Amino acid sequence: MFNLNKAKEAQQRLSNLISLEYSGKPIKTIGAVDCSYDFSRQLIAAVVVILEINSLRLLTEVESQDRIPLPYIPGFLNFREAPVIFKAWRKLASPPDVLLVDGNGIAHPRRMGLASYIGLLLDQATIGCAKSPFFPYQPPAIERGSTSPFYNDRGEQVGLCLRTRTGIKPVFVSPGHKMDISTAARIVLKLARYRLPEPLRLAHQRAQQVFRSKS
DNA sequence: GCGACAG
DNA sequence: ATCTTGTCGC
Repeated sequence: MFNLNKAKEAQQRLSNLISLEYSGKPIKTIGAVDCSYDFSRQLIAAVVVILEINSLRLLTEVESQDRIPLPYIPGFLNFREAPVIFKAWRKLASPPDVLLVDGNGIAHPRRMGLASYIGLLLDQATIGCAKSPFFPYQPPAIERGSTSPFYNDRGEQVGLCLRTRTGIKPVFVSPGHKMDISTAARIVLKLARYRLPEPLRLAHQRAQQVFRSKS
């Protein structure tokens, strides 16, 4: 069964393997992943979508389901959502150049948020784009594109608070794996027409549909 | 001991 | 995450 201390040790050990450098390869395809739940049946679903970076045209979509493996424990979302995400990932013919994840990357108590965990185990460039942070932050200026750095409890910068829409609550961008802070923020801003980047909005919408037989 | 705490 | 449509405001 799940052991909190073992889990912490694993996260800390894995965090040393994270790369904060992007290959520099031009990005042609962008992926996004999100999960949804059916608590009445204890099921979790993961959807991965891949879009063409400029046209935002949907190229691929895969989905998988599983029993919910663990209750939600702050700081351990990776052990809850990664398994079903890996299951869906195996259905992909080819991976995207970069994968967006709904959650944090290195902006995590042990620098091992869901985005970093997924990126590391899949050897995939990932970006964490969270709707709320683990750490305190200073709100960026009100205009779209404004940013403010935020730090973990050790004083290390772990991401950028990014205003993707003027006057709207910012998002919290942090590298997952094979990614750097500024490139991550640049990509998220480029893809954001609304608060969240389009690929994540699509993945979220599709994940929701899984447990809703209607339209 | 108490409150915080991605989704 | 999820329960849930319309409504008010930029």
